[in-house]
Amino acid sequence: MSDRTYAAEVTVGETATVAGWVHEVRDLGGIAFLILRDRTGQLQVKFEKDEMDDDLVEAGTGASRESVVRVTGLVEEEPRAPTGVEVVPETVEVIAEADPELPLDPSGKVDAEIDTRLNNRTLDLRRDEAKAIFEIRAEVLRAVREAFRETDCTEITTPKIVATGTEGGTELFPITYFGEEAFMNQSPQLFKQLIAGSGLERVFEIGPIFRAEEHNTPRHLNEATSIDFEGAFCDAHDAMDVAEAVVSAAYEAVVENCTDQLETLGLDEEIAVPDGDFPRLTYEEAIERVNATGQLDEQLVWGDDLSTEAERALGEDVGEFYFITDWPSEIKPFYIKDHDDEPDVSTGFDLMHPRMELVSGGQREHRYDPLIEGFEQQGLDPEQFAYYTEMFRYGMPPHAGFGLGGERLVMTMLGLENIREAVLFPRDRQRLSP
RNA sequence: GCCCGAGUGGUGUAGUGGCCUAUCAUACGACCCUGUCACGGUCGUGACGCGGGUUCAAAUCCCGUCUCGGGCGCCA
Repeated sequence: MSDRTYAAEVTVGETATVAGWVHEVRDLGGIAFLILRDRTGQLQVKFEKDEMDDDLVEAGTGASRESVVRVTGLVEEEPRAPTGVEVVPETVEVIAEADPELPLDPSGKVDAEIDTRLNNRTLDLRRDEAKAIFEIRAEVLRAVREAFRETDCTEITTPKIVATGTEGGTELFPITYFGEEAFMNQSPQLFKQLIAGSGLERVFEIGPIFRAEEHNTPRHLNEATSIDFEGAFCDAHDAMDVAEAVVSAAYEAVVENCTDQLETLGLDEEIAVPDGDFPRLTYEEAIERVNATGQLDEQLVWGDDLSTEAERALGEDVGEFYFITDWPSEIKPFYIKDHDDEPDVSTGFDLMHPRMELVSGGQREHRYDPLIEGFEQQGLDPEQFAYYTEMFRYGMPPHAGFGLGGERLVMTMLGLENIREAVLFPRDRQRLSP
């Protein structure tokens, strides 16, 4: 198939072979048009019935929508054609016929619900809008990788089959590992810390995380893509600098390199690159600001977690990306370091998009004794985490990092209503296939 | 985990007890049409998630079940 030319790249005056899907056949009687679609766009093939072999006409106009066809013919300039050119076919070959009744309409004339779309993802992704999301997602991941490398990070991958969890709260998916109990990893947290303390010092990972929470919302997945950073000799503010740089880089790259996709999604005017300098509110300032909006029935007091309602009120009030820093120690996990002079206040931070939480991070507890105490306070047995805690006995530097939700980044960037739109084959409470 | 809502042709919908042998769009089938670009026109095929109940009468009300969507909690 090396002789194939993309629809958008045919040259007037030359004979070309194009291959793709039958987007539509418009039969006007004496003349018919087949609109062929491939990854680059659409191309019109013309059938003038009086001047062509009946078999050729039948092959072209008789093909059902979404059938795969290969067409060879002369490319002619034609102002009346949608793209200004059209193909006069010499041969038309139906490579793979499609059933006439499609489970969803790839031309986009009739909407389909998210469930129908996900059940028929291949067809769904023949639509430009759906395709654009994943082209943008790929660009986001590329830009994020580049941004991390620019801050001297090494890309790593850590195990997804693990013996213990990371944190108390989140549920784990249990699996059997050669007769032993094991789990799907909910976060690379402990592993990336171990590597921050290794000779690599500054690392990042983009990989799957698994969470067995039975939540049912448009912003949660049971398998998500986590973008993680961990750096030795970093404090919380250094980690926030990296988070800012990475998120900004993703926006810049998409605006720069995905103009067609943004236009397809109707976002070319709407998307704005953040200025890379996000406000950093302390937790205390944040709850005061929420209370000042007057949108909550009950005033928040120090120690409360931010409810979804509070997050929204604050997001609306701030109106841009912002950090919440210095969270109460007791609502942050054990591996987050407290301030030396204020043990009730942690170095934990969240990066918020006005719509939702995007990042969670902090400086880590690198001292052995307080770390062990932290495990015990959270009701965890340090013995079970010996593979982790032991390494803190051999020169663990101060370090900090964060985890960024990859799908949430794409979702908020593109204003998607449902996080499932940002995953090819999402795993949620009810969906295990495809 | 707690709570709410919805399931009608292939797809998306209208329909809150009789007017439903169920609306509309699109798709599908047939025919007509030589410049469509959401092509147009005529005709046609095709559906009330499943099981039980209430009622003279159920797509519509009730119970159960399955499936899906969403809110909260928790989080990325």
